[in-house]
Amino acid sequence: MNIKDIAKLSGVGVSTVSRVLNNHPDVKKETRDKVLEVIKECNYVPNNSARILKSNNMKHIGVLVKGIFNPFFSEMLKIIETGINDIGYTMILHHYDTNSLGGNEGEVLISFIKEKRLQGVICLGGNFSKIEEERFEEIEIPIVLTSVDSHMKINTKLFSRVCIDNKKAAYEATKYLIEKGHEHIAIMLGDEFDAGVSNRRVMGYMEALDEYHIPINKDYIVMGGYDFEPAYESAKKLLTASPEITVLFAISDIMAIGAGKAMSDLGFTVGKEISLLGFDGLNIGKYYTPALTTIEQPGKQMAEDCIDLLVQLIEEKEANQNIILETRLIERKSVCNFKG
Amino acid sequence: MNIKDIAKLSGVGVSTVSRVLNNHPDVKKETRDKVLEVIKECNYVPNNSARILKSNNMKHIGVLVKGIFNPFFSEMLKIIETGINDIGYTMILHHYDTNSLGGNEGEVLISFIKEKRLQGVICLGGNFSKIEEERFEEIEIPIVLTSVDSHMKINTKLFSRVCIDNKKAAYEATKYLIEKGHEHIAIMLGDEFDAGVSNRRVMGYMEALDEYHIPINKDYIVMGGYDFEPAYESAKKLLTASPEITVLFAISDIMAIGAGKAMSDLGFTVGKEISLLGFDGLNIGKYYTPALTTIEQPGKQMAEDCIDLLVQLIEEKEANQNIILETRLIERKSVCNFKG
DNA sequence: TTGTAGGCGTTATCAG
DNA sequence: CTGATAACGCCTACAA
Repeated sequence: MNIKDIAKLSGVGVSTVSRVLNNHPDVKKETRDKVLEVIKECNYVPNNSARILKSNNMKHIGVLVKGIFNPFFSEMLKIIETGINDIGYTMILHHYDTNSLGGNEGEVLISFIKEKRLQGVICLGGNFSKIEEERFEEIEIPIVLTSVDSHMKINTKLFSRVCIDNKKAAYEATKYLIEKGHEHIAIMLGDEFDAGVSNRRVMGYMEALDEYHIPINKDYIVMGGYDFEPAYESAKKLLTASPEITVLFAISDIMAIGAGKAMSDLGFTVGKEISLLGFDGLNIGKYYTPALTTIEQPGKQMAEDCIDLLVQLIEEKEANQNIILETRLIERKSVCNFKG
Repeated sequence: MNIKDIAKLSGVGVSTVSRVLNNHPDVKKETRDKVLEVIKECNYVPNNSARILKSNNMKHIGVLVKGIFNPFFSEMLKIIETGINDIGYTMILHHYDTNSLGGNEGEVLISFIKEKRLQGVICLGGNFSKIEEERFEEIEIPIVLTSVDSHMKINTKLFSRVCIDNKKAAYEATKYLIEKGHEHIAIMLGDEFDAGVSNRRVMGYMEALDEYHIPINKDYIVMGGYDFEPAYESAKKLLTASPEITVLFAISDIMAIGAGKAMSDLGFTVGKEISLLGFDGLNIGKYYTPALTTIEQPGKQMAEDCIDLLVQLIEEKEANQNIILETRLIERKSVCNFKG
């Protein structure tokens, strides 16, 4: 069932059908109605591939997500999707995991753009630092990177970025813990190969420690795999091996919750005998017991800024930008003062 | 940069390039290498739309999700994606929310299939009971519905289904609570218009109450909007208005957690002075404090069954089926006996 | 206001 | 083994 069939059935030419389909004004009402009727009767749906193939301004914005199952991304995605629809574009979501390819996110990005004929892209997460400039240059549409590592050499000729200062956020978080009297401060990162975000945050952690002349203990730096289970296991091992630890700074709320369970299982009351600090500001933290103290990333704002910026870029009203947003410490119940 | 350019640059015909692209064996090694080199040099990526337009067995399986942000679906999705890749297909994810259309999921489904030229579809959630048989009949590819309401008139001529018995699960859950000595049992549903799952579960709840001659109190049936915040508000209102309630059965773990917060805020210790029962068996429940007693849906199994069934269907080795899987009560710490 | 025809980038068929 | 060429379904000049 294609446009030709519809044309035949309605007794008109294909272009008329096409015009009806695309809401062109220059079709007589009768003709339009007749065609519409046939379309409905046949449950005809135009073939998208052919459409895209033909015209190349389909008002599609691509969203490339690394690890869609990260709840922080999910929350941002909701806002991004709404935003894209609001400005009259269609969102095309594509997600990938690192293991599904040779860590070459640049290739994924380029394929995505070419395949889908996108007018712009937002990348959520991922590590594009290894992509050669040359490759970026060949991309002719605007790109906005968000939630990527902020230390990456930024070239606003090539792309825009909306992010937080990961190092600073972790630095301030650690400082906060130190000022609460803690000295044995452990940090839980994502995974070893996550060159981006984890790396920046551990730098901030170390800097704060340094500033207060607290020696850095390698044993206090552990990996939690960005999920409940590995975080739980990792925390259990950590706290058993180093019982002097009084606070754990987990680099994501999910890991914090996993680690919190390990703490209770080990007999500690979180927020009283041991402290726990998260990162992200997920909704769940508010409803967790004890309510999770955490570093909030301005997810909503980041999402909105991405859309706003991208539209400006697509309409060529604006040059590439590097937007850095502020994080915020949300004090709830999971961090207490160290009572020496 | 298209296949023609590559052909010209490599000094071969388009068909040869196409053959290289598709790993056809009948190309001389030298030729292949030369073409490959040019492709790499030009960073050429074939146009997917054209590809799809042309051939119509692209080994694409569509996954149509209602509310991708439901964590239970996220967990299933992980497994589905892996499964689809394992059998050599590509997953195309499409999600929608009810508000984005006139509640007409059938149309979404049909458009999705036609646009993407799918070989099979898995629908996660949604309500397809209103879709006319006629429309289903016009679909020529296998469809597997999962996590949909199980009371829907099933026609295995038209589609397959993998689900749980929602009514029975809720019945048994309620019975469990009654046998724990509870009499004032409240239930929190998703939303009023969710004709499917919520509806079936409340039926099970009422049936159990009936069986034990416990009167049904309309005030005990509330809506929690499937999210923390509304569940929290709703629970707070409920427990303030009806303080005699000793247990709340929330129809999703997320709502249970939201409601749990309301309970603590009201001064109750969950699992001691008041009980809380969830539904889904999300990972988070295990790490929640107190560990959440819940009805586990066999998400992994459901996902795997969907894939297995769909492959059989696509390869025409099997007829449509209606698979009903067992739920399981996971007793943790959030439900206690009623001490009259 | 409507119809005809060419082309978008691929793949498949069929000669060579 | 390789190359021309005809589809695939749609959109859009251009012509009527």
